[in-house]
Amino acid sequence: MDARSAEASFAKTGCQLDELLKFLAQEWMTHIVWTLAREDTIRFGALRRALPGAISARVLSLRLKTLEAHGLVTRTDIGAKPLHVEYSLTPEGRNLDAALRRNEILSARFNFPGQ
Amino acid sequence: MDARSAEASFAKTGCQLDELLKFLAQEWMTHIVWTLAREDTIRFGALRRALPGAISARVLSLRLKTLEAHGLVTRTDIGAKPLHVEYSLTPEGRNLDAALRRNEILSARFNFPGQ
DNA sequence: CAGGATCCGCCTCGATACTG
DNA sequence: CAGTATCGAGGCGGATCCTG
Repeated sequence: MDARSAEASFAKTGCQLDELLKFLAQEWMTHIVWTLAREDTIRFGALRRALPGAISARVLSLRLKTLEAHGLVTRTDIGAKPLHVEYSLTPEGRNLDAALRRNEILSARFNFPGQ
Repeated sequence: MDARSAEASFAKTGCQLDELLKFLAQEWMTHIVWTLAREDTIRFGALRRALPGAISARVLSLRLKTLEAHGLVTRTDIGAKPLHVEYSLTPEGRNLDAALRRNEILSARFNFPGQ
């Protein structure tokens, strides 16, 4: 691989990392992943209550939808009356969770000060 | 370390990671770090022109200030008439750059789809 | 119960104009 | 040159109301 293609490759992966960062930095995103990782499967309402603080149903729904679109979460419709939907992490989602846990070291490495 | 303190510790570092993510996901932030990493030292205007696309002076100034506040960037005032200020990464800043490069693997690991 | 629709305030960013 | 001040637009998240 010559210098030019290496440069191009770096720029590309750099942008991907940037997208990934913006994706993960969305409000509640990491917490949703972490909470899903603690259960095999969980219902919408239970997930909502399990999250620390108060997330609106609207945002939780949005996040789950994008997580699903990215192949990180599986949505299973169990049945209506009453509605019953289960969410769980895909293997990819579990990889993400594992990576997030590994990267906790990252913040320690920099001694990233919280403000 | 027992289970309870491990749990507490995880919650804490979890939040730190969250803060770090939101910090890095700010518009232009990673690009500024990457660009600074390519130079030993660089002036405000040159840095601005070196960034891909168009960043406003206002935002660049804001980012550099928070980077400095976090100990990742050093600002050196060379002198007035004409104004001359140099920016460079601190050792911590270089660690961050290195970690970002390493973590590019992260996006590959998940095959994170852009959109 | 699991959301969708709507409204609305907040924050952020870009553009513009100005300064030492 | 290296910013700061101000203004306006857009996006995002919360709250509320509504439904199958």
